[in-house]
Amino acid sequence: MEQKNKNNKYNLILEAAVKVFAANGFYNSTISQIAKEAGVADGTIYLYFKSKDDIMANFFSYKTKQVFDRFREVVELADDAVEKLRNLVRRHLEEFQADRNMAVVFHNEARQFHQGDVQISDITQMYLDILGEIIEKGQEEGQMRRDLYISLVKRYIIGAIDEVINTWVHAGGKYDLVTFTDPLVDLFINGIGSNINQNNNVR
Amino acid sequence: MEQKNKNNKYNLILEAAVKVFAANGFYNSTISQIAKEAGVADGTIYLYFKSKDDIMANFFSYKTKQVFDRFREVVELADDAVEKLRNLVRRHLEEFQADRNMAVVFHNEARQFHQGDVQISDITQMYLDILGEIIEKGQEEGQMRRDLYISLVKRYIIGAIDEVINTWVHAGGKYDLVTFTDPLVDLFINGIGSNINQNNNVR
Amino acid sequence: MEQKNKNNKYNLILEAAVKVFAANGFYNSTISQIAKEAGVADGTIYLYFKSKDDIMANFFSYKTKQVFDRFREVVELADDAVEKLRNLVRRHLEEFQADRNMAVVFHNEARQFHQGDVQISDITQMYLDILGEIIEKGQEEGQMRRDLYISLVKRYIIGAIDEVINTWVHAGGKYDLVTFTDPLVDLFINGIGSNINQNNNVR
Amino acid sequence: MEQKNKNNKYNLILEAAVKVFAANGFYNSTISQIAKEAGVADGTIYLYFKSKDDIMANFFSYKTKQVFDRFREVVELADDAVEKLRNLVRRHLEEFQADRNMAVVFHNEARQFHQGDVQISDITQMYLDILGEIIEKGQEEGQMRRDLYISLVKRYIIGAIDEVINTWVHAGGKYDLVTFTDPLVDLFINGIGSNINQNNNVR
DNA sequence: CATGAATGAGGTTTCATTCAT
DNA sequence: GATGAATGAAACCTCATTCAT
Repeated sequence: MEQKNKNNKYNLILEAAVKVFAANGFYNSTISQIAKEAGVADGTIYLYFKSKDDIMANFFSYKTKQVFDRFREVVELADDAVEKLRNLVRRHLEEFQADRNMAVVFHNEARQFHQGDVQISDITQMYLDILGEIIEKGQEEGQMRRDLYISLVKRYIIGAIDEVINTWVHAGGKYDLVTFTDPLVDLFINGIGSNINQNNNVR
Repeated sequence: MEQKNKNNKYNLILEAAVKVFAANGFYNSTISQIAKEAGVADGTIYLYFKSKDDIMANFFSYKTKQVFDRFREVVELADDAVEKLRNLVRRHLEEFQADRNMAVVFHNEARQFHQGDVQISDITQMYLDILGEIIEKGQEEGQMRRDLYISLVKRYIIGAIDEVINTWVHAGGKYDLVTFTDPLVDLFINGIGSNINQNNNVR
Repeated sequence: MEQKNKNNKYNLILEAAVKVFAANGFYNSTISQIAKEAGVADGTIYLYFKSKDDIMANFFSYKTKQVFDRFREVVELADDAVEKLRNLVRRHLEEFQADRNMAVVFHNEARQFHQGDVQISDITQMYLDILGEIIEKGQEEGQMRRDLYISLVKRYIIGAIDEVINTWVHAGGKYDLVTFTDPLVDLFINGIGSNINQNNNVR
Repeated sequence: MEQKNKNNKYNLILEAAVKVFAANGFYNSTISQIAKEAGVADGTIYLYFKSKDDIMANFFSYKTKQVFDRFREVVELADDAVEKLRNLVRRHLEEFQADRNMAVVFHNEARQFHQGDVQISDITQMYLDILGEIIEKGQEEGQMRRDLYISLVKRYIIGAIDEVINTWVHAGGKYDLVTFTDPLVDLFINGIGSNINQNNNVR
């Protein structure tokens, strides 16, 4: 039960921190604000986290990672590569829409925050790996072109999703994000070109 | 000449600041570090900038903007929409490769930094506008599909480019970024799908 | 007890500040000096006061005001107007003699310091009010002339007392200030003129 | 002519400084503000004054002193002591009314500013001396009481005048100050007591 | 475990003063 | 003499972190 309590307070503080970070950014947030938001004393935070940086590190290690971990589940539910990609994109948009504070912090702070460069790289790497597997499968099964620069394709997909979420975040999260699943996947698969010039645009 | 001198020191400090920001991030950089890097006294910085924030604001207002302003030139050099897009992407990668510190700061800090939200939005908006024009032209001329969700397409393109640069930045800028121009444009135009499933992937 | 502690440190810092201000003047005093004098860390001061200015504001709001508040008590102890005036003057001189640092700061800084002009005006106004009441009573009872320009009389009395204290302060507080009570009141009541020219000096 | 020019600029800067000090107080005024007000470069000020403090010192040494020096003239014009006092008070009010900036600075800063305690003491001492002479003459001639504590009487007069000016300054200098000459002198000579209790109020 | 008062290092910013032009 | 860009010392204030209770 103690463990449970500890866990509860750990999560309580982490959620509070994410909320405060989302509102003010990491560097403009204070331990006092987080403590107040969590309803605990300033000092209590140091019973669960080593430092302010460590809160952020934990956000990436646990909170964010736990979300990303669930991505693989839906990928496995689909049979073909395109559906796997579609499931991945949908789940990604769903999760970020469901926890806007997380989305804000992830988007605003991920590029800033390096602590041994571990946490964020881990998450990104995992994401890249899933994408790599999907693409390879798509190539094997003929759904995807074989002449792809795979590491570029991964970035291309991640970047587009990321920017769509980013726009949504900055718009205040007012519209439905999941709606963009199919249009996005369509762009990934078909691009924006008309059929006519399919075969003559790469020199 | 006075004007020149003034300009020189303004630029001297701005370059120094960008270098320091690129190395440590905005919040972990100090005025003293910037002054040292610029070879001036701390107080001198305040003759050219109102505050530390103002340095960043100027980075976005002048330095970055000046780079982005040059994008339109190359877009106009091309005749058809796909070539315009290709020129835009190439110039984008060229400019960011040519000034890695700028690339780092722009990529790491843009989402953090808001000062009336003006500068960065301005730049992004300008970029979005150029993309919008290119896509519309492509649609008119038949190079691009007419069933596009244009505001999404813009994000899709920006996001992909951004992520490619981001990866390059985090890799230490070691490889040639401009190489990615054609593969990227190919992905934008054709997507990753093989011809077989071109027409049945949107439900 | 917590309240007591808090109060203690608030007063501790306020006393230290008054001492430092008395020695160097407000603008030549530093937070560090005050902290050292109070035996606390610099930062501790900001747990009790919002800013350096706020220390001064509190000096006027609480410390000085509390002294002046006690003036009314002795005024009420006397029956006739002249005795009321005498009690007021005596108490004034007593209080300022008892707390020379307060006297110094009040005399040196009051005219400098404005923060919404509230505190000092309040004190002065209170003093003016008491004087006004005394004079009116004196007129009703026949102890004081009826042809007085009352608002001028108030200034005349305050100014004289103030200057007597000021001289004492600048002399290093070495002599007994309270001694001047009766001579001062005598001057207020009788002026410096001999009886001979009592009635022909105002044209 | 150089000497003339120098003098001109000396006075130009001194006037500008007094204006700026009157508006903001000594410590909240900057050399730049004074330079701007005087229409000269910051550095130029240091050709005429050793330091910021030295400007203030010169204000007391020359500007203020020159005003006070003129007091003696009018004192000598009168024949009897009461008229001398009246002339002194009138001239005092006239001069301060004529140069409100000077009045403001003198009143607000004199108690703050000590530089070897020379200048201000000099002025005050001169004023005290004049008063002393007047009172002694008044006693000799029978216009003033012989049982006066002279050093106290001096303070009593200075303080009252000072406070009347102070009130005028804080009211924005809106009313005519010289009007108070006669009422003030009347108070000095006759006090506020009615004839009835002239001889029994000192124990 | 929890608290929150206290700490003090360190940052930004101001501004009197200097000095090369 | 006059300038004003440059200097850098020094001040105020914040806030992550500690630790006695």
